[in-house]
Amino acid sequence: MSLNIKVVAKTFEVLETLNREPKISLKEITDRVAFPKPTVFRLLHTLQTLGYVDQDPDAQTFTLSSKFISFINGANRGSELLVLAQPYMEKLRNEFKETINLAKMVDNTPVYINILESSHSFRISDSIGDHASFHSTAIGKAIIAFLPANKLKELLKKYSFSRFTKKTITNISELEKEIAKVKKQGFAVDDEEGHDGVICIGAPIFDKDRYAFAAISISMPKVRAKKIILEKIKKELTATGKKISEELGVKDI
Amino acid sequence: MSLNIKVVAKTFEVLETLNREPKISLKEITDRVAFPKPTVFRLLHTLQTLGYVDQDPDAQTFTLSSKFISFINGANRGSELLVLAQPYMEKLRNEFKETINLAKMVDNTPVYINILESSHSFRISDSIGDHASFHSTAIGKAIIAFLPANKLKELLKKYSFSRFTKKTITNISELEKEIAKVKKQGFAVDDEEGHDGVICIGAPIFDKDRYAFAAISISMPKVRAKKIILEKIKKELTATGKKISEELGVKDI
DNA sequence: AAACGTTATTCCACAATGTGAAATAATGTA
DNA sequence: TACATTATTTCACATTGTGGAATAACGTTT
Repeated sequence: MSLNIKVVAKTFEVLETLNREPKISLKEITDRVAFPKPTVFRLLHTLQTLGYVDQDPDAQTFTLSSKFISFINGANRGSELLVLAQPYMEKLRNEFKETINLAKMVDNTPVYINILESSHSFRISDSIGDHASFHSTAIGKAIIAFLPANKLKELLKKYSFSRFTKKTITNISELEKEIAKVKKQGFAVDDEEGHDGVICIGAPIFDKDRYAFAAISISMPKVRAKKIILEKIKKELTATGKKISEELGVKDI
Repeated sequence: MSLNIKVVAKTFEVLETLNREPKISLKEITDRVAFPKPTVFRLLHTLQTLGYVDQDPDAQTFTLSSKFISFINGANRGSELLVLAQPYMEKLRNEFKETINLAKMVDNTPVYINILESSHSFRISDSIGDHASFHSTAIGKAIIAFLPANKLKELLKKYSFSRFTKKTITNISELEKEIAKVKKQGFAVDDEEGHDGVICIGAPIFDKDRYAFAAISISMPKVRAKKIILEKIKKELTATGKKISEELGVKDI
């Protein structure tokens, strides 16, 4: 009955709206959520008083406050995956000197939860908290290739393909071919599909049911990606994905 | 009257408790917050349903979920300070090849909101979301030295000094002397007070009232900190702090 | 500077929603 | 098997949150 508090759900709807589009007004928020203006007003007022939302006094516009940055701490320390993957990620970075990414499915979208940057001066990297796309990143492909069939289907149904480079996959049939390939190989490749001159290799991390719920990847400029190194990376990344899965409690992968 | 929704405040009390101590049980949370067990139970249940809290089914223990990591996105994009400081931070890192930190006061504690890591292999760095102490970091000192007198007093009243190295400042009178020095210089130094072998320089960022609400700092191994470089860093960091403040709308510093 | 449109804020009567003491179930421990 | 301890459910109650409508505060146009 009253086990789920409705105001709390409303609160987070407002916060998520604010996360999607920072710096919007009360009116704009109200247009996006389903409840009346005074309700949104009250929620924003409360969040502001508590310090979770900042208001630009001139533009009368709202934003998530830096207080949310503090929550990273607890979320990280509580994340078994993140804690467990850390040493593996460090090992990979030290070995290849390139950027290592860890992403996890959050609300049906891969979100970067950790990034160890390349020590090279020429680096390309996303930020923690960023979303990864399924069709243009190795980390995204590594995840969807090992999703339950029905979940994959559902995801692809309402998926829109933005083009980033001329190599970007932009339709379902191509992506499905790619998924089959990833499944067979055990790892995913993004060869200049997200950014020109950048190649990424990604490997899945499995849950108890043997479905991917996360992935690790390495990003590097293509000019540094010699064939022999690339082969080594593919092998080690896949092995690391398996090891992390095992440590998380998945046996015999 | 009902402008501030009480359930929302309670919700965030639970979340903050969970942030401070990840992996605690219903009982433990109830002990730390002021409201009865069924209320906490309901809040946790709701947060779990919404996906903001994860429960370890074995240990019956709760944690903030990775969903909070997504909020970084909106909080960052909405942060004028962060967006504005980014190019300055990049310039400093490119010039000195050392780790550049940006921290902001959140609930009377400096919180790292951005960190650009050194390109050197020997790197020492905190994580975004971490708290910085006032007495053992350059970034913390740079902030407290330029706080309103009454706020500073209040902060120091209930401040506890943990010792990290033999150079750590561990009492108020020493810290007050240090603060006076920082005020005079315009920048702060942490000379192996937080970590042995690590030196940091920090400079304040001011709000419209000319009080510090944030700071930038550079961290480096002492072995790389030649006197001439250090002098250059002090000058440039302080100048950068001023420039960022100006861009934020503070005139004539 | 007046009139208009738009968006933010306040009001308030109402009942739905959240409350929490107490009872019960589930779990772990001796 | 009995005993603690902690998690969950129940339920009668009123506090708390609700939202339509009114008002205020802007911003823009004429």
